[in-house]
Amino acid sequence: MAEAKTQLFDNDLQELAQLFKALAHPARLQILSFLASQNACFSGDITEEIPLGRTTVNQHLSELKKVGLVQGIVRGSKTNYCLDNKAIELLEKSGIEFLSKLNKSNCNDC
Amino acid sequence: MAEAKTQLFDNDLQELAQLFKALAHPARLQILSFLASQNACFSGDITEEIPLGRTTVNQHLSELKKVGLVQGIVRGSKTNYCLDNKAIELLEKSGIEFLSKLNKSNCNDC
DNA sequence: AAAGCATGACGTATTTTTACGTCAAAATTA
DNA sequence: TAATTTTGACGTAAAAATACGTCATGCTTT
Repeated sequence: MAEAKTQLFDNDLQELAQLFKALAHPARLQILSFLASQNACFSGDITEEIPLGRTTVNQHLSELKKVGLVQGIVRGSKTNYCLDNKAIELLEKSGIEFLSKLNKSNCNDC
Repeated sequence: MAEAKTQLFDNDLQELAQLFKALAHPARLQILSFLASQNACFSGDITEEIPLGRTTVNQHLSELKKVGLVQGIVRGSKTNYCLDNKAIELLEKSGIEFLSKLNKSNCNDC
């Protein structure tokens, strides 16, 4: 019964646009940058780095997670976030200056 | 007298986010793709390629122009659009599969 | 000059995104 | 066990993006 809503665009285009959308906010870029420079990556630490409220930062984290750029696992009462494979690959391959300058790091906890 | 509205984010981050935002819509990616494959690039031709109304496509073109990915010059009653340097550079350097697969072309009219 | 195209500007309804407050749950600490 | 922390879920107001219709302008054709 679900509407078969006609696809206007190619799937690849749509997916790529989705990825770019995730990168299209300075807070999210800053989060990626921070995660790339850190091994430990508590949710709380990230919050302190970003000039926005905690819940907003959390929301941005969710979006990064949704497109597979970031990964988060629960450790007791805290949550550890780190770059997911997709992000690391992107950082490595991308010719985009900002991204490639980031150090890719492996979270030693994820 | 203008409010000195405090900057929340670094300028570079903001600018890069702006660029990604321009890439964050399938229609705009398709426009870039089309322009990259064409030498001639009438506004009208583009409109026919994209499954959206004319004015909407025009709006997307404006956004691409705003961030310097696309360039348009008036030729009589028509307007020629083509990739701007920024886009060509991006296509060349980017490790992002979709982008680097596009052929960069020079509009022979711009 | 008149009629017909191609474009861009402008206004606008709808949908998304953004930012944040409040709540509830799970885990730590006291 | 009670108080505190840390976090995610949910709701929501405000701002931005999206898609289009309409109008005006400036070329082309006729």
